Amino acid sequence: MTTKPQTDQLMTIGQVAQAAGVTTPTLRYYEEEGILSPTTRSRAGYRLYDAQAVEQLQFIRSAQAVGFTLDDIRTLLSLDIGNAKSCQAEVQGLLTQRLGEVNQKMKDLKRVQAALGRALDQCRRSNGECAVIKKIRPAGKRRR
Amino acid sequence: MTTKPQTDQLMTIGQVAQAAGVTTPTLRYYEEEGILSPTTRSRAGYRLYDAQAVEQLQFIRSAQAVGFTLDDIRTLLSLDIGNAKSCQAEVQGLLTQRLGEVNQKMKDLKRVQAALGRALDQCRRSNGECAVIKKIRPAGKRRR
DNA sequence: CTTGACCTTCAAGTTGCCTTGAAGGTGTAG
DNA sequence: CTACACCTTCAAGGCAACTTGAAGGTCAAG
Repeated sequence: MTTKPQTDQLMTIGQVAQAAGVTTPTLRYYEEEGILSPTTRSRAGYRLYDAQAVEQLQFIRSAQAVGFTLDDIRTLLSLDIGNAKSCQAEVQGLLTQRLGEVNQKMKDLKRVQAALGRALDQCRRSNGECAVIKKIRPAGKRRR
Repeated sequence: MTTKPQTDQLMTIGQVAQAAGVTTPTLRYYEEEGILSPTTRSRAGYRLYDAQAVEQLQFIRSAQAVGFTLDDIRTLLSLDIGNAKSCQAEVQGLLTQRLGEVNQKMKDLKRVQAALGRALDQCRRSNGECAVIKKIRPAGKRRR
């Protein structure tokens, strides 16, 4: 119960924010929303986070970047972090459903990627003056 | 239900909305925002869209689903419209940059996918008892 | 013991992306 | 003709995810 060796060094909110590339108000907001709470508080009331917090933040930002809401993410974290044994059919079902959503997003992303790729390709092909850049739009059909 | 299935090539706002799975106010909002405008108007002022509008809407929704803002999307869509100097380095650069973002999102998405996959795997492995039953609420609100 | 960069809480403001409501015009069926 | 489901504009409302501001406490350095 005394001070542990270096295993978990705690960081202040500013250090975590810096390390994860977010702002301190955002971290406080996440705590308020039950997304990510500090491991503990200093005697003076400063929030103290362990190193894991940075990784979790990276996960959160990744999930946000691909369109999940904080509400979604709160759920995901409760599944992923609790992991070991929070498993019932209900949880499995939810995980499976979320994976389905991820797969749909994968398709959406590939669609956008393909459209951009086509546009860039055409852009390069017509070096010099460009008469027409085709519409950036789903799978190769039609023109305008 | 006076909806006519296919009035020539042109569709009313309600028909397009139905076909693309969005609401009519959303379509009006997109027009206001310069994202997607009707091809023309009827004598009475009704918005009339061609069939392509549905495809464009699908692209827009895909891009939104993976975290692009309407502002991003407006830019993506505007890369086409016969800007003679469109194909110059400026546009190529932008396309390349956007493709980079897409690639980053791909990584983000895979990260989320991996986390969910691990959780599900663990879930299946430990089938049976559940020490801690987490409260899970049904899928939150989508849309972003 | 003061300075300055941290941290605290609470409240209000902002931005993006729609949604909802009011008031009214349009077009076809009965 | 009347219904009625469409369409129109304009204005306000709403929610998510922050951001900004005020007022003040903490702490290592000089």
